[in-house]
Amino acid sequence: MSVGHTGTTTPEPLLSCDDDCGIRDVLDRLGDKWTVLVVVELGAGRRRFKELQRAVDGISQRMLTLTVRRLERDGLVTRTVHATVPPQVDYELTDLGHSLTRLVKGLADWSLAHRPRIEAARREWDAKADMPS
Amino acid sequence: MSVGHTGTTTPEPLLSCDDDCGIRDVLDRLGDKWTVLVVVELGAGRRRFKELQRAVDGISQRMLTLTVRRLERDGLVTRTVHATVPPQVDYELTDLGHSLTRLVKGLADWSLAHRPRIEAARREWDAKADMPS
DNA sequence: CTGGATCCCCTTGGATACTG
DNA sequence: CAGTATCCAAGGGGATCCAG
Repeated sequence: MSVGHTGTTTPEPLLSCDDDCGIRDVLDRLGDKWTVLVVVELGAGRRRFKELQRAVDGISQRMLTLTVRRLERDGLVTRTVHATVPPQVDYELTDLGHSLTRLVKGLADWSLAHRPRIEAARREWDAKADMPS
Repeated sequence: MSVGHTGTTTPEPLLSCDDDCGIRDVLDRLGDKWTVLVVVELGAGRRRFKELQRAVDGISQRMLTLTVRRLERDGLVTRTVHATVPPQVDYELTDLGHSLTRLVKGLADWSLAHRPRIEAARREWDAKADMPS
């Protein structure tokens, strides 16, 4: 069972979940190479398989299939098959999926805001690494 | 430049960054198996190497070292070496690192809030997968 | 205690060919 | 077009030994 969530603003307002608190869970879900990118694209609306593949850029059929299947299994996207002459399949985010989108938005914002500082720190580190003495 | 955040529930004005918008960047940074867990633990305050290893549970020296090095390189944590008889090294989040913590908090919250629904969807899917006809 | 160096396995994921 | 199956290379990450 989880400990109490007092919610007070103590000087240590950490996210105190000693073990995991589900972070591993989310990351297992969208920590791979493609999931987030697919979710983002679907966040803009319904997409066909091929549209997704073109949009994500670099993803293979295989990986797109796997990614989208897993999202469907988790109830994050819906899959609609149209029995047309050239087969057509639409993918769309569920409400759950859309909530994920907002989360991902946070990631993107953070990245945009802090990437410069991170890259600066990185350059500094690398420079220091080359300096002999 | 970022588009306006109208907040309306239109199907279009989401996080429209056609390509990447830095999401891949964040994920490359904390999408691996351990980084987030280490960040969370450090979010609770300064930690020694051994303390981190005990806290994270399952991480090897090697991976802890690599993880913490990368975080240091990116300017997310500081590393302080005390030249004591038994060597002691403290790791601590920088301001940048703390901002990351808040982000991760969002991930954890989302997970806690939606995991039940996801697991339900998953069970449903798996059940359906077993059904022959 | 901290952490570098090796060895090695196993997963992820890319390329390709094939089916409906 | 959508999806599956197979093969295969690269790298993540674990176990272990060694050093400061």
